[in-house]
Amino acid sequence: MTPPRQRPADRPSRERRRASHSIEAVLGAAVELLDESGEPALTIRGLAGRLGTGVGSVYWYVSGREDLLDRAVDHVLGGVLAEIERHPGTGDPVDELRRMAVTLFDAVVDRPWLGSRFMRNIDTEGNSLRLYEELGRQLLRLDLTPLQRFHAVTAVVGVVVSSAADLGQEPPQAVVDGLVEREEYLGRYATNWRALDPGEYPFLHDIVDAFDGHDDKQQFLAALDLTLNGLRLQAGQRPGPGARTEGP
Amino acid sequence: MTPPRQRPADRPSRERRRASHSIEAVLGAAVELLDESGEPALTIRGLAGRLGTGVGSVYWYVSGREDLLDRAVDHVLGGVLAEIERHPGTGDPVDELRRMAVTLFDAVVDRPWLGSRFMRNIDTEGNSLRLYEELGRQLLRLDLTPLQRFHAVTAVVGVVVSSAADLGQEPPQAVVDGLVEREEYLGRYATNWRALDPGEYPFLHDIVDAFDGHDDKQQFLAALDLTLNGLRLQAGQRPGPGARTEGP
DNA sequence: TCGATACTAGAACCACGTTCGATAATCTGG
DNA sequence: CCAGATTATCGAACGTGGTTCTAGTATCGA
Repeated sequence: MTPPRQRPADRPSRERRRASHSIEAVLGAAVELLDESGEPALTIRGLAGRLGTGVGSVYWYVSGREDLLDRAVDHVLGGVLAEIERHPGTGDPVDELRRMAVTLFDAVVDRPWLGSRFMRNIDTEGNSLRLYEELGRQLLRLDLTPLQRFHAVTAVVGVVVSSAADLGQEPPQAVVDGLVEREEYLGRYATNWRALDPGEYPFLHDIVDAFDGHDDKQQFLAALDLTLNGLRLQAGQRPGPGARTEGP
Repeated sequence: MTPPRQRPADRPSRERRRASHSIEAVLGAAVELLDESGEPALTIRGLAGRLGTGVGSVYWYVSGREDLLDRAVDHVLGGVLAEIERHPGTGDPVDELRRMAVTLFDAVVDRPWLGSRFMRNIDTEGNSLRLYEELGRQLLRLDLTPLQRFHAVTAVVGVVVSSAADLGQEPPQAVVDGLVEREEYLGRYATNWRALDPGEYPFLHDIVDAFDGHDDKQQFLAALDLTLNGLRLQAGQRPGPGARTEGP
């Protein structure tokens, strides 16, 4: 069978003869662009421009924009993985899992463009898959069924992903341009909510003050701990932080 | 101050004189396109074509593609909200919350293009905000601080969002075209995983069988129940399904 | 009847992803 | 050292899509 289309982008892996460019250079520049101005700012032309080359050259190294994005994600995930693997990981499994999830979250805060892509390619070998394995490995030390373990990792990754999806949504252009303070932008939520009829929106009025000074990380940790406490409960452990301590 | 740009799309709300088109017609057609072929299939030109009109007319009703997408989401969310509000909601608060989350999830299964957009616009009045309120209202009946309530709703919404992000990622074109079975496509994960070195990937080998026959809904419910059990624990309630039953 | 408003329509502009063929640099075998 | 093959570079050109603009048509109030 003929392959669907030629992909010269598969292996420029051998020693390059004339390495004026390289896959590393391409990925590096791509990450720079992403870091500077977010996902939509990564265009093939812009990337070629930064590399001082033509668009055709970029296509020699990657098969398209989607591929480029995937590789850029994998590229930075390498660093996260190293960070996670630095520690021994001998403590309580759930605590370890928590630490890893937090590390992952911090990486997404630094690079919101990781968005919800960063755990998408777990079908083939790559840093996403290794990360997934690393997270799950902690669960092997818990008394759970494989299905429960699978669900647990999914759940924990899900907490990070949903936070990432939050962080990843580009703020309005006015905020990026600095015309409007981020504080003011977020404060608008609270202002709008307070203007609503309390009879119709009792919950929003209940939480509006808590929301007004909200902190993304705290929010993430709260969600994570709910899940982890559910997990501890499932594994027959004592609950961790955030659970009610006083007895019945 | 002059407004940033004129937006005639703000209020075609008064009685239209010649309603050959209407905002309802536009949104209806948009939802049709989205349902048929997913988000990328919704183009302004395509939409205009379906409506038998020009692109300019579309821009009369919406201010751009982003706005169109937001309105389409809000449009279908109206149905979900009605579904959720149909029931009385007098039972256990966490059970009610669970029921709502499941309803929301089911809607996303039906329309994967809701993706992770469907809870994005909670700054202004709209069905997203009402949904958010509806979910949170259940928590008013629990003994929690407002901050805890805020975090809890975020967490529950997060579970739905991350599942939605999973469902929303378009399968490869070959699957859409029916050239490759969805079963086979998913089975590839398991096949690849089994080919990995068990020493390096012990976790993947542990769960691969569980993963192979995995069901999206089951997966969602598992994550949801972990979170909800964490919440019950926080509120001083007895745990629900999925928690270990035998006492110490 | 006349102007104003609401709405239709599509040409035109621009940015982008992608393809393609021409070309050059480098390697390999002889 | 010389061909031919391989590896890599480059930008013109194509198609698609979002958005803007301008010209036009219908409907209403006065």
